[in-house]
This record gives sequence, C-alpha cells and structure tokens, in this order.
Amino acid sequence: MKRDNYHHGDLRRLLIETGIELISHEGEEALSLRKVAKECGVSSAAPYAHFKNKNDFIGAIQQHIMDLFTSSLEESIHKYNDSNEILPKMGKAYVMFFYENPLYYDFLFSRKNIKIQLSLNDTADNENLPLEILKKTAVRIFEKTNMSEKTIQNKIIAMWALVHGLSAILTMPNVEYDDRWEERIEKIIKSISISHRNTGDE
Amino acid sequence: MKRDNYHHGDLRRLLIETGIELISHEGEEALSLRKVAKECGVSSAAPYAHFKNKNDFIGAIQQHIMDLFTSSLEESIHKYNDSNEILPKMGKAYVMFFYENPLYYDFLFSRKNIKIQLSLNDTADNENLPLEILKKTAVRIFEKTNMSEKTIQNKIIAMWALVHGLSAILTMPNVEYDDRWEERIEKIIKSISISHRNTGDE
DNA sequence: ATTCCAATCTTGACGCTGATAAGATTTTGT
DNA sequence: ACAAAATCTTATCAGCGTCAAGATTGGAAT
Repeated sequence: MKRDNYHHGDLRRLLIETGIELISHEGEEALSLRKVAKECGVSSAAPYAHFKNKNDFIGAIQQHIMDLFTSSLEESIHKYNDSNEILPKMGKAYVMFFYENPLYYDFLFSRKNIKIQLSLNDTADNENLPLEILKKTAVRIFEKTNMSEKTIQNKIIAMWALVHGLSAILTMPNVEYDDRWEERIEKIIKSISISHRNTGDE
Repeated sequence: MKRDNYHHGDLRRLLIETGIELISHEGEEALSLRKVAKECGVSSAAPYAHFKNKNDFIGAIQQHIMDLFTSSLEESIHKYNDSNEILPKMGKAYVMFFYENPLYYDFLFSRKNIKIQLSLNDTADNENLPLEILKKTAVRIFEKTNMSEKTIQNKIIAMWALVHGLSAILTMPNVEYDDRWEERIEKIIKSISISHRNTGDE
C-alpha cells in the first residue's frame, strides 16, 4: 500500500474497498477511519478530503453493498423465466445474499446511517432499491390474477417481511445452517406467493 | 443524582436503568459508560465494579429488555383464549412491542453482544426466550391439526420470520405508520397460520 | 467491640477514536 | 504561467473504554 506521489489518485475508491474488506472480515465494530487510512498508507485526516465524516463514509460503503445486493436480486429475475418460479427464486436470492455474507446484513441494516432507506412509499429516486425490484416483479406476476390491489400490496409486504426476517434469522450467530434450508426457504416463500386465500381484505 | 454515602447501595440497578433511559431516547450510539456513570453521579471507573466491561453492561441491558419483550408476548397468550386468535394476536404483540419502542429493536438485535441469542435449537436454558414461547404456543395449536411435524416446523419458522421481518420494516425510519397496519399485521399473520396448504414438505 | 477482608468507589493514566485547523503539495483551469 | 481548487500532512482536541493503585466502607469472624 505504498505510493510515490503526494496525491494518491484514487484514494476514495481504495478507502471504500478497504473498508468493505474490514467489515466483511471483522464486522462493523472493527471499522475505524484511522485504521482504514493507515491500511491505505495515508494519514489519519486524509479521508476527510473525500468524506464529510465517518457517517458519510459508512453511507458510501452501504451504497456499494446495497448495489451488490440489488444486482444479485436482478440477476435472479433474468435467470428464471417461469413466472411461478421468479418470486420464490428472488426471495431465495434475497436471503442467500445475506447468508453468504452475514456481516453485510448487520452493516446494511444497522440504523446508524440514514442515507440508504428501504421505504414502502413510491418515490421517484428509489428505482434501484431492493424493495422496488421486488415490488415491480411481484406486481407484474400478481396482476395476472384476479386479486384486488390491496391484497396484492399485502402479499408484497408479507413477502418482503418474510425474506427479510429469514435473512435476520439465518444471519444470527448460533443458527446452524444445513442444506434443508435451501428448499425450506423456497417452500415457505411459495406458501405466501401462491396461496390466493386468507390474505384478502374484503 | 447525589448521594451522601461513599457506597451507593444500588448502583448496578441505577446504571442499567440510566442506560435504558439513554438508549430509548437517543439510541445505542449515545450509550457510553462514562456518560452513564456521570449521570449516576459516580466516577468513570465505578461501573467496573459491577460489570466486566461495556459489553457485559450492554448484555445486562439486553437481558432486561428481552424480559420486557417476553412478558409482552406471554401477556398476549393469557389475554386470548380462542386458539384461532392466539397466534395472530401474539404475532401482533411481537411487532407492536418494537413499533412502540423502535430503538429497542436495533439495540436488541445488533449483534455486538452474544449473550442473548434467539436459537432454533432446543436447549434447556432457553425457556423464556421469545422463540420458545412462540414455538410452544404454535405447536400446541398446530398439533390439533393433521399436519406433519416438518410442516409445523416450517410454519413456525415462517411465522417467526414474518413477525420479525415486519418488526424490522416497521421500525425503519421513514416508514410511516397508520392504523391500517394494525389489521394488516393480523391478516398477514393469519394467511400463514391458517392456510394448511402449500407449505408441506411431502 | 475490634479486626480484617471483600466489595465498592476515586484518581490518574494509557492508547485509541472522530474531528478540526493550519499549512504543505499537487493538479487543474484559464 | 499563474491562480484556484483539490488533496494530503502534521498537530491538536475532547471523548471513549479500560486498567492499576489506592481510598473508603460495610459486614463477617473473632
């Protein structure tokens, strides 16, 4: 991590990468600006040229990880054409992303930083948020049925809550994971996304 | 917060209470041993007579809040005798506990401390953990049906994931809460706990 | 009652942290 | 080529968790 120039050239990116490295190996607790700076071969105050403060830095990392997460979800859409399979597979992708990198879950959803928000509202600048992808996909599938809009909305929320909750549970320490989970996840998700009864509002 | 004695008499309890006060008002971020100590009118090192370190202190607070949570769940059992209503009401109690005190959710499930664990395993010393209460109640209700043990287990996990996920979602900042949520929560939970199809393993 | 021990609390210190100010160095725009 | 802006360093600050050493106290044993 040496450099010959006074200016680094690409410090911002390097800081973020080093930060993610640290988080995915030792957790958010271990993340300190000074440590990251030293690891990048730069003085303690250098990061402040690229980030307003630590929270801003964390926000940038969250954004980066959130992009990874979003990509993972979108990939699962293109992979499966059968509309009966898309939602369960997507839900599985949701859960698996965090299972494969448990520290990401804690980091992404620890409420220290308010830059990245999952929201139920329709807002214009939310295009690539996980919930929006899930929403769009679900609506596209459900609107072929004769369910009311309210019912569809409830189903989407239920689905989101389910996969999010599964992610939380599976990333808890001491929850041992075995292969049964893989099919279990799909089956549980299908039980919500397929059954057309008992979710209605009318 | 004055005292005339050198010995405080009940410092441990006071520290915990002050810590909870701080967390529920300003969040875990704002919690520092020194601040709590000063608030209690005691020196910075005094807490170390009662707690091994900060993590130990946090663990004690988590235990305390977890007890509140558990009590809230158990209360919902005694309140409703209709077995068709117990699970939805209990799920609602699960979610409402955290809705009414959003900072508790972050604090209870931030993985900094490993003392309090929700676990899927059956262990002897887990009697009063939320999942155990949920499990026992669910098994008691489901065993009247003709569902297989595996199916029942899947339903319990789905239910837990659902209410946990709903708690996570509803405690997110910028998710505005209105009265519709109250019935929505129950309906969504019922859609899992009542429908006997599409969850099976065979 | 006196003695002694263990629990409790204080003082003072250490290294780490986030943050800022002041100044040095380099790049960029004109 | 020169000025302005961006980038980085050094020095410094207060706050943090933690520990060691010592003071104070309450209670148990004698």
